[in-house]
Amino acid sequence: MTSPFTCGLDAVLFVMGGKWKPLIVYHLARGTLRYAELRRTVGRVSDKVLAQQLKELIADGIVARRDLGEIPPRVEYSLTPFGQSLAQALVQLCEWGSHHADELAEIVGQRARTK
Amino acid sequence: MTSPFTCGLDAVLFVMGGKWKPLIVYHLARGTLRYAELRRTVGRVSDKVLAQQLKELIADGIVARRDLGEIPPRVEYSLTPFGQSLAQALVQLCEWGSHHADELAEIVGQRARTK
DNA sequence: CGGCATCCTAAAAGATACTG
DNA sequence: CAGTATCTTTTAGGATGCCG
Repeated sequence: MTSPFTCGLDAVLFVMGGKWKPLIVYHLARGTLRYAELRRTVGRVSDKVLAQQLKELIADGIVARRDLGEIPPRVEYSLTPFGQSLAQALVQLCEWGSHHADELAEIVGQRARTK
Repeated sequence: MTSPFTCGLDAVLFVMGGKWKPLIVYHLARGTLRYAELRRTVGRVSDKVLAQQLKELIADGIVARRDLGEIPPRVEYSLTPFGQSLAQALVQLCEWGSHHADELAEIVGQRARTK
């Protein structure tokens, strides 16, 4: 099968497509988190969306799900080695974002105004 | 003003949100392109979407538009220095995507099947 | 606690046709 | 050639409620 991607970039986009996925990976890169912790850490995300995006990340081999099988339920999420390598690649982009946070915040403001 | 971003990552996502934007930046990183060239290079993108995303990238200071003011029209697009720095940050991610293209292609196939 | 099912809305993307 | 205008479709995301 020939590659379905025109460049490495849309390959990445394919697995990172989804509003919260980069954030999920970002936070999991810092350590294992339980479901509720993740939801709190990530921000204002609904259960449906979080659970769904986690599923996809798991199916994509990026996130590992570990069900402790207890009552009350306890499920831990972490990055697979594959996910960790992705997180590595994300670092530079993340730094760019932090470094230019001011310009970007400006842009946010401008868009809000002209909307 | 406090940053509207939880981390550098959603800052990036804010300007790169949009199906074709990463691709546009990616291709422009290789040199100036005319409108029609861009459309051909990027892939199956409609005029509406391409023009709209270009507009946003311009408003965000990432892409520069140069109208040669001729008949027939001739408009060239290129990256601003800001855009070039972004493209730099994208390189690592792009390489990750290329490096794992096989796994990722697998994933695409699996998703298509379970759909 | 950690989800899934249902319903709903808004936004993004696409097709098509047309214009300076 | 380089777009714009208009319409339709698709899809992502969110709210709410229920269940093991």
